[in-house]
Amino acid sequence: VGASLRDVATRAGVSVKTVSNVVNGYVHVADATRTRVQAAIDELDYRPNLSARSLRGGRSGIIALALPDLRVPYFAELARAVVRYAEERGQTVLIDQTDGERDRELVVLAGIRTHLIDGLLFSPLALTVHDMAGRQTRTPMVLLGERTGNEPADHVAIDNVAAATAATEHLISLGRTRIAAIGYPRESIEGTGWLRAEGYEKALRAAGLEVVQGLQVRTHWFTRSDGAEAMAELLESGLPFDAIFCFSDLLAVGALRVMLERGIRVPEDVAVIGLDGIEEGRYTMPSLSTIAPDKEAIACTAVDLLLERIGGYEAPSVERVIPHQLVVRESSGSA
Amino acid sequence: VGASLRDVATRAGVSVKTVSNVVNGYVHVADATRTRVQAAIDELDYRPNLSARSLRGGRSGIIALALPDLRVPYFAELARAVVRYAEERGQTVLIDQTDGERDRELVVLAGIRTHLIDGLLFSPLALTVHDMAGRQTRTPMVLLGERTGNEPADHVAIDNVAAATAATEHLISLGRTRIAAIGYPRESIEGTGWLRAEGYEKALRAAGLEVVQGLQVRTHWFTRSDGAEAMAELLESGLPFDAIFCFSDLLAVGALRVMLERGIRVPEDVAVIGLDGIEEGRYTMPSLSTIAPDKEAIACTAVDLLLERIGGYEAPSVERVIPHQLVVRESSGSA
DNA sequence: CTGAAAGCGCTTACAG
DNA sequence: CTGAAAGCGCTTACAG
Repeated sequence: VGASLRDVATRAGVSVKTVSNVVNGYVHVADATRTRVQAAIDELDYRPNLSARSLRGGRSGIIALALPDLRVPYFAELARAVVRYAEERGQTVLIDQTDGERDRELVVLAGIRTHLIDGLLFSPLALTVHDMAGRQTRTPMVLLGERTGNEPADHVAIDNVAAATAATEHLISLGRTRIAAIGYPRESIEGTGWLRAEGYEKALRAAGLEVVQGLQVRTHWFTRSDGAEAMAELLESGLPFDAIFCFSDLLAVGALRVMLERGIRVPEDVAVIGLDGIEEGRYTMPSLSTIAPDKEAIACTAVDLLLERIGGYEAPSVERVIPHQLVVRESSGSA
Repeated sequence: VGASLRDVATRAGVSVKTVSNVVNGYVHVADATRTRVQAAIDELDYRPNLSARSLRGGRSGIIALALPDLRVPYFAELARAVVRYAEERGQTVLIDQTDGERDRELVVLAGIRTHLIDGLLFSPLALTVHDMAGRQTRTPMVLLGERTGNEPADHVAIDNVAAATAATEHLISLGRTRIAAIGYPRESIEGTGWLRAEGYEKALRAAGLEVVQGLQVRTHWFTRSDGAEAMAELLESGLPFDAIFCFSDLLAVGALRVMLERGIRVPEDVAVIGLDGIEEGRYTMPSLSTIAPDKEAIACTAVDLLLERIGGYEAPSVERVIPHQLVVRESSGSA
């Protein structure tokens, strides 16, 4: 068992309040007292009991990060950044995985472990705007990576439509005219998939290119195997195409693999671009062009915003748009 | 602010103790009482305050998972499994990243957030056996992925020597005789790198093959770029080789990329195998053979063991060896 | 600049 | 089977 504030107080010959003042770095403590107390703290190897502090003060210093799956590199990289920056701000991050299942996302939304977490960073996949609006809990929440434009909650994300437009425009700038898209949602729910589809179609129209329905391939998730399946499907359709915009880098990894297996040359025959900017894309063969969201900025902005809310910042829902960047690699390089 | 036990008690017309009994599922509560209390709980949307429970009972239901970096797929996949299984066992996981830096690992070892976490799952990289032995805290701890054979702590890991031997034997079984190894530690600290080196050399000797120092390439970490650099270095050495055992899959990803760039055929010219069994290896070109630890088993075994310790299980340090499996893919397939 | 006291919400012996 | 009371370790007004 560790030492308590009282133990330290006794040893230093001061009151509990004074020890608390020292521990919490208050200014109005005489230097001599501070030194004495600090010595007692060191000798007893005192560590504050966070549960007690949380019970009393209502703050735990813990925030939850709820995301679909850590195995998805984009989320792992994002989680990395969140955990890192939160630590810098003195917060600890607890992870929840929902697998993108609506039921589990609803549980997160309803607020598990309230009283223990100060706030929630949430990257939902299946939740609708209607679900969000029904939220009861008052635990501060910031949404990540969603931006359908009308969530009744704070959110931090890239402009998905603009990002998808940029990806498509890049392929167009290469002179490609039959540009396929992999990652259309299978079900008609809201979400980033539709926003990316919107950006894709917008860019095609702006360039006077036809939007061909057969070149829009649906997938269930954004995984490598989804990408591989979608690619096989696209090839089976027999429709000609000279470029592909994959709604995620992982989809692109799967698609690349299938093309290489079948002797399709990338980028000569087909130029490819993804979206996510994951590290893995630097090492595929060929390396993968992508639209890279500034994940560090997403993480920092979200944590900062959440801490403001936890601190009592009152204002209508806030939206912070994070920049993204076109990264041209071999899969769409000049060939 | 939410309802407290007392609020529920008042509403249900019973004592706080009775509500507590219902909440915690004790048996000796009259059915009528239980029903009444449950109704009050539902009406008030009561949720237990975990901080209070933790302060009083000494248990928080939170365990920490400390690992180097979530961006490394192996750790992300492991974290995924830990978070998932911990949830199944009613525990929440909080993540610490050390970047494999000894100073930060020492902080983890010394016990941050004691009083808040019930136990620690720790995958250290730079810590020595000596560091471990000096640990003061009594928070239960289970080590992951380390197994130098003499930690003064519980650990759960594959048999690294055997895994490396299996990888090397596989290459030997292909008829390869000049087998390089990428991933020798740069500094002479303990750790899995040396265990894998040991397994590699053991297999060579057992097969009567020469252990060639020039074919042992050192790296700083186990990343893709480390693998690429090591590969370039190996090629520059001019030494002939017909196979490579990479101490991690990520190293192999980097090495593969460099070989393909230079027109070296895998597996025809050089057979390659990694170690880690990450998902990414299914999609490289060619797909990557590997030794795959059973990550689910590591996660479950570790969480179970930790919970036993938290529950008061007293015994000398325990070691649980988890199975690994040879997965043959294109990079070492029959060509 | 420092102290004495109340109370955050829960669980746990102790009674009955 | 249920109740009244103490106390986990901390912070926060309130005094002085």
